[in-house]
Amino acid sequence: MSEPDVFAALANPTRRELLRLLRDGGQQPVQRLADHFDMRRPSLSEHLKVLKEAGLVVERPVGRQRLYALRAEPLQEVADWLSPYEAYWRGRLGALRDVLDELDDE
Amino acid sequence: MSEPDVFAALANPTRRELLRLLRDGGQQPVQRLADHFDMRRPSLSEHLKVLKEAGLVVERPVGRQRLYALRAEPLQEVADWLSPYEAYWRGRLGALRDVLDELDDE
DNA sequence: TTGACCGGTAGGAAACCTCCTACCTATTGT
DNA sequence: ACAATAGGTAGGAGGTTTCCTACCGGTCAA
Repeated sequence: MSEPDVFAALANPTRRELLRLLRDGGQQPVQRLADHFDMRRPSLSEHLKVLKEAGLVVERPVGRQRLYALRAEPLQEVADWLSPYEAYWRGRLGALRDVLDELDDE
Repeated sequence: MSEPDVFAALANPTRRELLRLLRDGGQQPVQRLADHFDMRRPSLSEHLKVLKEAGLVVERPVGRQRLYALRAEPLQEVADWLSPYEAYWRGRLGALRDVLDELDDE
């Protein structure tokens, strides 16, 4: 039994590529997604299951195929997590922090 | 030998918490970081190693301790990856896409 | 109804992750 | 010099991931 962990879902390059395909190509069946990978279809199904459990895709049956579609909302959690760091990598704060630390040393 | 995979480094909650501690508390030695976790120190050392290999922390020896500091730059990669999705979770584009897909079906 | 097709589940191998206990080196204070 | 402290490495147990090959049920077309 797995949890719905967005960060864990994004840790795998194949899953990130699946999300990109759904973003760029809109909803599509498994077979069309599978065309882009050098990987058997059942493995793709498992990756799609992980994405589904993380809430990053939704799936609806259409005839004998299943259309998968991107559901980007959970990515907000990642963006929220990231935002307090943004000031650091955009210079400024990191450098300020270093100065403060140096002062502490004395 | 591991690769420097930022996404994989962020997949673990302990490592995300380490980054937060370094962000909020500035550079600090391992022991001070370890105080926040119910986990043996060697395990923490391994998490710090993963973060270091991902470029997310830097380490410098000071006396018999080692000060770890946040290095946020690699997080830019995550932000860059995320940004094409932002329009989707902020409504609009997802809905537009759905309409286009419906039209395709006909 | 029978066959072809879509895609999921079962079960298993191999690699990898995450934790542990020991143990080691380096530095510091007495 | 010796003990105590900081923190890394080694090796291993147990769980999880990621892939595979079978196999199964549901849908469509002849």
